[in-house]
Amino acid sequence: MPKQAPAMKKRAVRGSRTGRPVMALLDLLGRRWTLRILWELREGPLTSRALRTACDEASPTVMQTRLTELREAGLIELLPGDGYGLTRLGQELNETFLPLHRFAERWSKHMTD
Amino acid sequence: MPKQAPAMKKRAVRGSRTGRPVMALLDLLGRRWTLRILWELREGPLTSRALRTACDEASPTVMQTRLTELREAGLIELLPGDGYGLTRLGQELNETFLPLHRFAERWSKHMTD
DNA sequence: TCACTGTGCTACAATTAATGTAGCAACACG
DNA sequence: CGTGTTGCTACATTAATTGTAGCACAGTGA
Repeated sequence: MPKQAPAMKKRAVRGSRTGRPVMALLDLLGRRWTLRILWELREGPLTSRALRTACDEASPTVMQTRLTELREAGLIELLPGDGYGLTRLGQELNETFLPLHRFAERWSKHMTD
Repeated sequence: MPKQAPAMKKRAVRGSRTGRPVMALLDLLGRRWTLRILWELREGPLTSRALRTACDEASPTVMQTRLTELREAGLIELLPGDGYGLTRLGQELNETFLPLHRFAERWSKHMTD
């Protein structure tokens, strides 16, 4: 089953067959730990291990996979001294999710009622 | 390895062990097709089959799983005549993602350069 | 120099999640 | 009655994720 993602070299982005960037983005963000990683980096760079700890000790295998994907997507970068940090583009994306925290509180409240 | 999600009955939300709602939300949204489903419902209700078609013919198994999860999370609901639609809460969440489309365009452009 | 520590990263078997195909019961039409 | 569509499920195959262990490299201090 061939899948393709014209804008990216390898690791075809699932759902990108339509060519619509949103789909590719939604697919990328829909992979396990991806959203969480971006979220945990919101306040500054973290080393890969600190990131793993922050993400409930996610397995290093997926962690590394996600980090590579996010790097290829230009959303994060490896800063030789400080570990992984958001790129400018990644920061922009993260700002989109900022209201998510507030929403989550409201959502949680709605759930417990 | 027992996992728990105090706010929800079954299908414990991964990453919710901290009790922080954002984590639970990020985990829920980080499951395959979840973001996409919410996205596809942005302009109105869709039947389960129409939704499947909209989501690149995702397998009905996951589709149904996600729909159940999202219903339990109070983000979507089954409207007897019109299929699945966003709840008020789901609409709120979706509005959070509205800037995502614009960002995706910028992101895509950044990738192809 | 030599251990010691932390970094980014990988191997690999075991488990879990997703896919693809088929099909069901229920309901609405003709 | 047949035909079509809905929401939903079974089940075997395939892909993704986990958990554990460990590597090579760079720095730090003794």
